[in-house]
Amino acid sequence: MKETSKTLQRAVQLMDCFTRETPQLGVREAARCCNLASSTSGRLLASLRDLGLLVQDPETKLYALAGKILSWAEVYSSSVDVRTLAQPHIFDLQRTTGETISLYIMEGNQRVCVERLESEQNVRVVARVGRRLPLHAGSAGRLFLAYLDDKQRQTLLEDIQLEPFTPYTITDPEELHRQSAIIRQKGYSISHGEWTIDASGVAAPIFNQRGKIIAALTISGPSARFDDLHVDRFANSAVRTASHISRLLGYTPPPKRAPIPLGRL
Amino acid sequence: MKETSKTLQRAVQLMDCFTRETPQLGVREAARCCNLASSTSGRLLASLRDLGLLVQDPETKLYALAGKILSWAEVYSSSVDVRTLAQPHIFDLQRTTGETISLYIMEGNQRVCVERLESEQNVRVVARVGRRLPLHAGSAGRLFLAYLDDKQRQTLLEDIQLEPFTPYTITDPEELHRQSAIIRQKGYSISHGEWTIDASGVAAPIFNQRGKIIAALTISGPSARFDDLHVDRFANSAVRTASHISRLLGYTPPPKRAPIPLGRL
DNA sequence: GGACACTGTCCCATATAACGGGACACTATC
DNA sequence: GATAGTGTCCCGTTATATGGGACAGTGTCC
Repeated sequence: MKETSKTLQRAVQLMDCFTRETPQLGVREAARCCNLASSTSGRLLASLRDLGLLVQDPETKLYALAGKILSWAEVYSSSVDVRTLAQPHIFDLQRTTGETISLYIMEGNQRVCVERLESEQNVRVVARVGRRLPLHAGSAGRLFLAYLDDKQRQTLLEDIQLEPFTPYTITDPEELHRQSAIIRQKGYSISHGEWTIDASGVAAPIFNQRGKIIAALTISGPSARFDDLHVDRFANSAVRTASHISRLLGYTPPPKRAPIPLGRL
Repeated sequence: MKETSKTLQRAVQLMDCFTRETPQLGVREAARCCNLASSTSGRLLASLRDLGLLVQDPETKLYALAGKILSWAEVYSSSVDVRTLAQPHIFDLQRTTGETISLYIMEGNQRVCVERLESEQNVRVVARVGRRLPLHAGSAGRLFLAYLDDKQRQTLLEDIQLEPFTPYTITDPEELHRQSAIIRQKGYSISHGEWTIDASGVAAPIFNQRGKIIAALTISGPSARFDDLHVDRFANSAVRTASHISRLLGYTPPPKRAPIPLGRL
């Protein structure tokens, strides 16, 4: 990071302080949250309010996110049409599997959750929309990695830091390359506790018209519920749904090899 | 507007350049869009990229909105739970009426569309989520105005500029006060071309547990389809749906006067 | 009731950070 | 090969953001 605009950086930092847990913040509270002088925080918050990104309660003086956010979100969503296209199928998947379903897309050297429907069970995996996650850990991450061509994967693995999030995170580039080949062959990926300990997931690729992977559909939940039998079932469901969405996007599966090689099935 | 941070102002202006029509922009293209020097635009766009708000295609160098937007949108949405609560009913309304359904909430001295489902007919009203609209024009705007208490409405009408958007826009404060009383009595509001010429709409209030108006549910379409008969039908549907949502929010209608006085019906 | 710990806002001298013109290398089109 | 695009970089100038502190207002606790 050479030189990021300090004002913008602080403004975004302030915007990030507004969470589901603390949707309303005062000037000094936000200042503490970002290690800012209260005058700076006050001035920036007022600016963000004037620009329509925040609203200030005239009584309590507290700030909160404003509706304008939605206009950006709308534009973004319309550019990612997988999202709206996948929505009904995500719903179905959640109902039949009972686990958390998420949709990831690649963004730079990371992946972002763009849609999710959480399991209704008490013990479940929570996924936060908009959060950026690594590519080398988790089923969706490794899936994206697998479908990059060898050269891109090589340079990417050199660029990013292969941080070990859990004892199960694969941090050896060679191993990641090997696993990628296996994933491509099977048509889906599995993770057991790579990113979050005690959480497992399977991910299946969604391709666009040009055959490029544009999204990953994942089923995830506590590892206790992801024994071999269930993983097979979930993988089957994920792959079938994902390839269905791919076809909706205009993707035509290659005629030679079966489009859905399920490995052990 | 005393002093809004220039950097922030320009950054937001740049973010606003990304629309559904032009979801990808280059440095100079964005610069022209905002009357900026290309070096300024380039620097700001790079900053916004580093902060995760934009993504840059490594090939074409073009910028686009990033998934991080969704994380803010999620926080915002979770604070406006009317939205998710109303969603299924909006769907039903759109199906039965065939017109565009929108949900507005008040934000400062304006109203913001937080949800909408457009009519599927060729001639239809389009509503943009996240856009801020005035309170003195349009059915939803005048509805909010009506349910403010007299004092608040008075100060608000003094603060805002009563711009005449069309020949049908009401710009006389006295008349707006009078109309407010009528709207409260009827329980819904009507607009014929006040905000957009040739567009009509009816709006019904959604109340929270404390009986405060928190949202406006509107049915809108081309005036040609909004004759007296249809307006009555639409108003009936809107009021019924809105009061249903109000009840879901914990609102208990006052026992004295009928909760849904439909006037002419 | 008075002291205290908060709050948001305002002011202003200082220094930093944003600015924009222009140079540069690159690409596609004609 | 010429032209009109593009994104990036540099750098001197200036405008802009900064943060400490003062201030008034509010609610709480002793």
